[in-house]
Amino acid sequence: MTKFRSPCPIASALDIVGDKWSLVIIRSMVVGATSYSDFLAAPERIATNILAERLQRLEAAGLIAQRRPRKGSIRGSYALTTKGAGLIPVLQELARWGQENIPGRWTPPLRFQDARPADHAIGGAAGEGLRPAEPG
Amino acid sequence: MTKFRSPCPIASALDIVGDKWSLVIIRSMVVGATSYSDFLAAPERIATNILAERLQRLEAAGLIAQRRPRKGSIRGSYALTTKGAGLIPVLQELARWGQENIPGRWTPPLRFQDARPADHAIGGAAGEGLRPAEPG
DNA sequence: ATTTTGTGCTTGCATTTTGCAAGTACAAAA
DNA sequence: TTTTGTACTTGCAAAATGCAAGCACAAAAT
Repeated sequence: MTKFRSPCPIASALDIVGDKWSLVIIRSMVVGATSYSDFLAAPERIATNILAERLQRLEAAGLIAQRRPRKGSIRGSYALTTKGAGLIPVLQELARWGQENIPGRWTPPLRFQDARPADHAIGGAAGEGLRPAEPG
Repeated sequence: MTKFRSPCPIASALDIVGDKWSLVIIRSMVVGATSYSDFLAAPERIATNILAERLQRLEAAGLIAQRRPRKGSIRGSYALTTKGAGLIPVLQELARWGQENIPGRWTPPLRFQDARPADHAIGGAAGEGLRPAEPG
């Protein structure tokens, strides 16, 4: 289990995903990465040992899940859980801040900007497409 | 200067504030901390060498500024710059996620939940009090 | 059927970051 | 003119990260 520095929700959230790589991995998942090699292909060049360890930790923390492959086939693919997808608004705010305050940053793809937690969590509304914000 | 892992705005934002302590320090400032000893008094118990180094880095990165004391008096106090205050929405999303997903977290004070970047940046609308969101 | 390729890791060791305890500088208060 | 408080610095231990290489195992190629 993670040990928390304090009962502060911010400090505690950072105790779970506040290392150098966790949020970068989750970002990759939001834009479509599902396999080990997908994560390695990201431009930040994470080391293989760290990726493997981080995937384990994120799974243990319940932020991602490995979809077990259909009987007797290849390895599973990774997907965000509801808990993990709940971090999408954090990533979107970080992206906004980065774009506004650091010159030369990429503009994230629309599927990132428009991402909603409910559309990314396993068991979520996959395949429903984007709707306008619900009134009320 | 900070070296960036990639031109991704998320990864780059994390290259600036993605260490274990920077966002915790900024959080303390949002809820009122302005001095070295204020930061040390936070429940997370940051080590003094790390605090000193982090304050320097945050100042060098333009996220905080030391207000020079009135002529010939004590040391200056720290305040968020516009750039630093721009991270407030990131902190608020982290706090929301922490509260929703980690049992037993504190509820942040109202002055944190209602904080707006413009009210915290130096040169911002200090002393104006909270207004409802502007229409349009 | 047996090399070859691709994917998903593990291992060993160097480097960097963080943590802990103690000490220092310097102004204000006693 | 000691004492106190604030703001650090220093030295060393521990943990996290980075790098290069190797390994297992399945699928594809020969």
